Amino acid sequence: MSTVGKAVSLLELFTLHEPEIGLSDLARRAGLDKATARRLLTALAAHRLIEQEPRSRRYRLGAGLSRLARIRDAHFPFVRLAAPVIRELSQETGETVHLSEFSAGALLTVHVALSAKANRVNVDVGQVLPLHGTASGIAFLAASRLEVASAYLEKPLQAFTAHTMTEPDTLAKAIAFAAASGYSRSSQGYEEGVHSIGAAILGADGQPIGTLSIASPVSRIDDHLAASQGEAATRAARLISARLTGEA
Amino acid sequence: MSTVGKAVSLLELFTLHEPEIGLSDLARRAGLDKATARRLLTALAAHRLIEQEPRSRRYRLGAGLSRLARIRDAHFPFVRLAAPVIRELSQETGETVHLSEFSAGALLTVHVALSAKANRVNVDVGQVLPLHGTASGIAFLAASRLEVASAYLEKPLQAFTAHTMTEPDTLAKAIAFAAASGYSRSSQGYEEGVHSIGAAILGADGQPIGTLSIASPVSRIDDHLAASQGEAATRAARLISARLTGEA
DNA sequence: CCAGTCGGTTCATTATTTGAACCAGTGTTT
DNA sequence: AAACACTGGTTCAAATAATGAACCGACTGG
Repeated sequence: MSTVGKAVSLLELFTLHEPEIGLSDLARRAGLDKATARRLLTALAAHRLIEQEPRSRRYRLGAGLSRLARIRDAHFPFVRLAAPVIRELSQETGETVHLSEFSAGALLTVHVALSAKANRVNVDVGQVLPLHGTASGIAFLAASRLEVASAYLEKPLQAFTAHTMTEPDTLAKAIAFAAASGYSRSSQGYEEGVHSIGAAILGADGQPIGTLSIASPVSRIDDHLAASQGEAATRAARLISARLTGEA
Repeated sequence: MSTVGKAVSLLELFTLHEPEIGLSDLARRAGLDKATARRLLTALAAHRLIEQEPRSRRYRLGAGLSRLARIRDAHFPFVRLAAPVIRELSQETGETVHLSEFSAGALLTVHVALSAKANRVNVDVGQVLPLHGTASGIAFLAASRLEVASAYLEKPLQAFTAHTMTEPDTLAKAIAFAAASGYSRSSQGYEEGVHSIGAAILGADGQPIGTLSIASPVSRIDDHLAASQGEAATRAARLISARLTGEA
């Protein structure tokens, strides 16, 4: 891996649950030598992408990231515009709703509104979702240009659970359903016990840039509820698309 | 410079005003070879810190930055908690107010609320402010431990304008004033024609973590107004500090 | 007081980065 | 339509920067 890749993989070790990590730990988890990790960390710190807590000497993500994210967000206000809609959809359905952005061939979860219920699906910001196997991914493929979707179907499809659609034909049918109805459905395709309804969010050029998804415990879902969630998801996704393109 | 440093400096070329840049341009401005720049960009893109617009092939900041910034923000909600206070302070005073975070020996501007007036001071998010020469910096030094402040006074002080305080004694007096009154004052110390009032924001351990600053055209300021701005700045900074430590 | 951590440093070895020269494509200008 | 000046992207020998085992000193808990 490139040196830059290693440095970024250090950044990616920090999570919501573990926002500060010590040097030895970082090196171990990244599979790097301590000396290497430290050199990378100081390089990142020089640009404020990493900070070191002076007392504990542990490392954490730096203010430079906030700065860069703000520049990006000003130009591409995906999360900012979508967040209130996501929150409302979560309240309306009582389920966890998450927002994903297409990036480098997969969907990156960038925002989550958790259900208030005790039995809920938990999704972490930062999770990378495959295009097959999740309702979000299927909705994305259904909204993509045909050549993109069929190119994706060519490649072998990894199974995540016993329910993952790995047959191109099965997946093509799910995509066709999503294209026709506006929303996609996936039951336990990525994680056992999780049912989700997805809908694509379109950019100004009509191409999909991300998705939203309502994730529920399978036990709570029947066909009728799925259809009503699908309608709500479609409405929310359209609203976000419209706001992105300045139409609302 | 380290490879990582070069890669990050590519990220730093993107600004609010220029959120998308082509390869040749990036290479030129970063002082890198085109081949090198491209290799770094693809490494960054693999981790979603950079995205490439498929149509124009231009590069822009990637979704991974939003993700990392959100992790940082959840742990260290400086901007999130301070932003509403900053906005209100700007409305109350009618002037531009900016929020800076201490990082790597300087203050990094992370949030700005611009004045509504035509004749106003413009500050960009991302600007790096020295600790001497700006009201923010002086307020920060005044709130720091004595050894930190005096260590800073040892080093030579760069002049930015004819008004920059470069004499350790002069600066020490300004720091003493700030320590006594709760706010600092700097007239044209960093940029001609700009007057500013600064106040430090303290973390849970009582150490300063950042500052806020009211920036006005000098023409608009007299001693009486400066004092009233100072009081408002102090109040706002205290409120943010309290919210950060969970006291409000 | 020993063993096992930690963060941090050194420097000979090694592997990665570098950049001039090269495509191919596009839009301008002559 | 030809010459031109850009663009993004690629190649590979040469040069440079990254690497990691071994080492500190400091701290912690048994």
